[in-house]
Amino acid sequence: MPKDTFFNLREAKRALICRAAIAEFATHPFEQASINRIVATAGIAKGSFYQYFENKQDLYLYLLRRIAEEKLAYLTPILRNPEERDFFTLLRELYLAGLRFAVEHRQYAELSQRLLASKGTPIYDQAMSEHLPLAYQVIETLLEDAIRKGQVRADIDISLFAFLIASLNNSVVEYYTEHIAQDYDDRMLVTIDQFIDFLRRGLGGRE
Amino acid sequence: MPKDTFFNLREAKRALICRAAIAEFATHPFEQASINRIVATAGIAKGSFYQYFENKQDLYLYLLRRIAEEKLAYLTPILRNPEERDFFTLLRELYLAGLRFAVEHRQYAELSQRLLASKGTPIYDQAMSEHLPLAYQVIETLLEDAIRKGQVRADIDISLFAFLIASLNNSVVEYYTEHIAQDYDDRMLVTIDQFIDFLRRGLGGRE
DNA sequence: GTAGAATGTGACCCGCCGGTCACATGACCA
DNA sequence: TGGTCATGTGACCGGCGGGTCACATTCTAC
Repeated sequence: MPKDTFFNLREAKRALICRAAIAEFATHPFEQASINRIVATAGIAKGSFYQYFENKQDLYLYLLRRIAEEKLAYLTPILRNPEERDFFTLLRELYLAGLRFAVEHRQYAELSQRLLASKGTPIYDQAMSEHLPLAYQVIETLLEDAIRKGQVRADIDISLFAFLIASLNNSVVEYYTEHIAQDYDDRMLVTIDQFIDFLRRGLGGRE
Repeated sequence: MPKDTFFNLREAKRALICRAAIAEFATHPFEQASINRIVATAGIAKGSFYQYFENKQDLYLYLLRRIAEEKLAYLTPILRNPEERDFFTLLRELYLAGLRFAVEHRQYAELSQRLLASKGTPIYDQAMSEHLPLAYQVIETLLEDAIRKGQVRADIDISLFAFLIASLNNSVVEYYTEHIAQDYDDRMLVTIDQFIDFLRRGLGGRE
């Protein structure tokens, strides 16, 4: 957790530092991200940096927590009253919101991708123990409900398909940003619908 | 390309060096892999290393090429006479062979995963320009054939689903090695069949 | 004003990196 | 025996990393 000194800073300066740090972690994996570059970009002295944060990991985990909060705030409205919508409709909205979040906060998405990509490193384990369980649990719960309602066939392996749905979520983002467009575009809906249609065929129950 | 000196070495020494290098690149991304550690593991002098290879990248791309060759040799028998089998049967065999290759050569798989994970770095672009096009082209060709034969519905976006099939291939390996087992196991078939069944429902044509 | 705490600073420390180079060793041939 | 050419070697170079620390500056309270 950052030190008090950091939270005593004026909002503008804090934002400046966060922006510099996010830019660095969006373009370099944790191990290669350089505090020297961050302080240079932010225009502060290196000594100051260590007045604000314990070390590089402290800063990184703090940023992750902020990003997760922001993304959660983006997604929670969708997760309210899930019983009102079909499972796949809800999933479609989740994918769409996830994709919109990714293109609207490209650096967040790049930073997160780099984290996912660093599986096996200490920082990955540390970060994931904090962030991952929630995501899987949400999906598994939704799946269980959907099976109960007959929207999803009952003979699937829930943990496998929770994994698969999460993977496909990442694939959507990757496919869209690499093959279609870098920012908001109507083709988002087309891309998502192809994935959802595919999932519906593969998972759907009696209809 | 490694220098002549390297190929003049006795087979045993060459293997020793390759083993050390693969172990290093399997546990560290390219940028963080250390030549100092490689030469220490292999028990050679650093100067010798630079008698064999131009630099770190030279070694890395050489290893990738060898791994790709080995994997190709593993997969080509399956790709012979593709017209004799159903698209999904063939895909199942490809996934299975890919998964077997991954568990039988765990370090190769880890090394490759680390490469895939380093999207955006110079070495990634370099390596992928050499290795990736073939893989996608094979899948797209198979998909086109399958559509022609009515085994896959015709209204799909081929490039999207080629991408998806390749992603799922990685997901199979990831799911199996992280949730089921680390080595060869009968549950391999169960895992693969769940993925293939899913793909068949999502992609299958009239039957 | 001025004491004293909070904040700001950048030179500095040590370690590791990729890569080089002057030199040692050994194989082969005359 | 001596010459020469391929191979082996590790100290060394410049650069960059994360992190520290003694000191300078600014803010707060009296």
